Amino acid sequence: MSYANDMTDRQSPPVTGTPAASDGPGPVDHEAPVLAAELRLSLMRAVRRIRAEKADLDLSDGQLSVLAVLHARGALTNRELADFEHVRPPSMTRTVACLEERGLVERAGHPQDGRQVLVSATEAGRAMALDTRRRREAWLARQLEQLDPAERELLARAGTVLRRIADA
Amino acid sequence: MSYANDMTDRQSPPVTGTPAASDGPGPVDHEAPVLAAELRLSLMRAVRRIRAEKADLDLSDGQLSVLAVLHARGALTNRELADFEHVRPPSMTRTVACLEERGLVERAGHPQDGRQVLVSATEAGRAMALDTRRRREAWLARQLEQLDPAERELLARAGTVLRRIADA
DNA sequence: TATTGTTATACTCTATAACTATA
DNA sequence: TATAGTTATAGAGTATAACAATA
Repeated sequence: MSYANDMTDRQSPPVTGTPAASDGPGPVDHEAPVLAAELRLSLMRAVRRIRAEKADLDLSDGQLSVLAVLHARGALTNRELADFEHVRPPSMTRTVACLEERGLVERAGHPQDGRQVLVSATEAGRAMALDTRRRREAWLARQLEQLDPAERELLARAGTVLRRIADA
Repeated sequence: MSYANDMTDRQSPPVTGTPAASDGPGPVDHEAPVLAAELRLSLMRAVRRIRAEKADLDLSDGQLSVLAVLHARGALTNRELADFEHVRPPSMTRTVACLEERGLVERAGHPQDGRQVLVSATEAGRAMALDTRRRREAWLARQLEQLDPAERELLARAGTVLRRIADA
């Protein structure tokens, strides 16, 4: 698995660069390049930790991801799923076949286009997708509960900024 | 590849829950469970986007991760590398052998313990690890430059909180 | 005897190429 | 003819089991 290059490095704490508006409770650098280096590592580590929380059902990452996509967006064709997961159609065919065997997804012909196949999550599939998501949210919520309210507010606002960046 | 279950879901914007200290520029919820749900998705999406930036050298995620670890922490034994990457020793043997063939790492006997093998990155290996890291930092820095200073400061502080959470 | 590393072997996931069916 | 899906086959990556060398 190797959960993708974490690029673990720079175990040293944040370094104060240009002393801009340094009024907060710690030395933080707001210059883009230095902040980028620190932030990238913080984000990757946090996500790595969140990802470690998963249901102990033996579903591969790809299978779990497909279930989550179907759970969120409803029925999709094999091609749409493949594009969404950045995987080739034959690979998705196999993944979907595996999920179907386990009763986690269903295949149905497309009403208009006879070539296409609509894949949708079954109730069991949706439950499984929800289970892992809830475990991760629960872990994160436990961590957030240990912060003070100002820190939670800080993270809430940071989240909206991060989403804007990621969706750019 | 499938870059691990993104658990893409809930495309709706943040929902205001308990109206705590809602003085900021947007509706944000500071209650732990709701914040956890929103933040998890924001973090995963941001990291997914950052990960998309990588050197186009054909190195697998696992190989790249090993190079990054060696670059950050110096020489490590096969066992240490395997534990660090959450992979079994035979798998790491194979990964290291592949990197060695390409001149990116070197193997040397352990000075004290004749059983162990010390793996270290070569200059080429370090350069390759740096390259991907710099691409990701550069992409993130470009995004950060488009924010206003207050938002950068926000992210800088959020980063320190996230690191504290992840390392807990 | 326990531990480190390796080799042998098998399984999973993904890819490309070729084939079928439909538009 | 172009496209959606599948099948056949091969290539990475990882796992377990068995073996060699050292502590």
